[in-house]
Amino acid sequence: MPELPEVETVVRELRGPLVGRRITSVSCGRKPLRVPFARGWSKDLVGRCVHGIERRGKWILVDLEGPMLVVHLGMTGQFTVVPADIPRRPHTHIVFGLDDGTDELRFRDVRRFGSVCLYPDRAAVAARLAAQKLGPEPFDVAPDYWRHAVTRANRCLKAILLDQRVLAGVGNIYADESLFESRLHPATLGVDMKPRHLERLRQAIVAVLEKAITFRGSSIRDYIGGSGKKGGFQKEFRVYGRTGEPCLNCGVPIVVTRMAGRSTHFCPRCQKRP
DNA sequence: ATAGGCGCCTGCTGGC
DNA sequence: TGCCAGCAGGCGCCTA
Repeated sequence: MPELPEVETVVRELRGPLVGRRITSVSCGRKPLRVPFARGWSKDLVGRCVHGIERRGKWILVDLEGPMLVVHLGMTGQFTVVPADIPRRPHTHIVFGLDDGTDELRFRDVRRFGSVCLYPDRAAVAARLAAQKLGPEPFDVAPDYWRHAVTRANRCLKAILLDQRVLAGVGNIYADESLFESRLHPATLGVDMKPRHLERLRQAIVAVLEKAITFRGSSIRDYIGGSGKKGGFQKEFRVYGRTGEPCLNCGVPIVVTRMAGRSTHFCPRCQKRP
């Protein structure tokens, strides 16, 4: 679910209510997340103060003045600060009590594809992200890197955009939306990309992600921001989930196919192969 | 190097 | 009305 714009929204909305506050308690549910809780980890968290919260790709990094909490929302993760007297909904797996006990930081995840891990310091987090070869943020991609990363790949653009080693943060929705925006067919091979196509695609990705952030991300079913409110970009989709509906540019019905293992939506008239 | 399939989970929808 | 296959914003592992 949550891709870069959704994770960015969560981070921005958690910053106000979270930074400067102290963790006073941690309680975990019985069912494990994708990564099981480390034994005794709550002992290392209690008493820590939240110094900052940032995003890297689809990862949330909570700086606890040294140690860092690294959170991934998977498909259905929710990370919110709420008054402690609001009942905990089912599938709430971790609850962090905050200073005087009036508020709680809650991690909820229906499908449990998400993860919450504690790292001893920033260097350990950097090593973890480097180990999985997490690529650059889409907003500051060096032109040489971009050209090389795309044109060296003998695979389709859809697969390239979903690969977190190429760009960090793009997922299924924004891959489809960016490809439509750049008028490129998702099956176009990276090796076939000309300089003008590369630049068009890069700019489209940035534009789509920035617009989605201003709408606070896309809520299809589970996603909510850090404040608990839904996003609004789902109303702005040009192709994603619009199968059979007319292309907003040319009127031809949007089609869906399977590519790189994911549903892939595009306009068969507007998106030609180079 | 890349594609494709599966598994991890739960909930919802559409078709019969 | 009821049941069940299929599908869903992700990712990592395996095989060919």
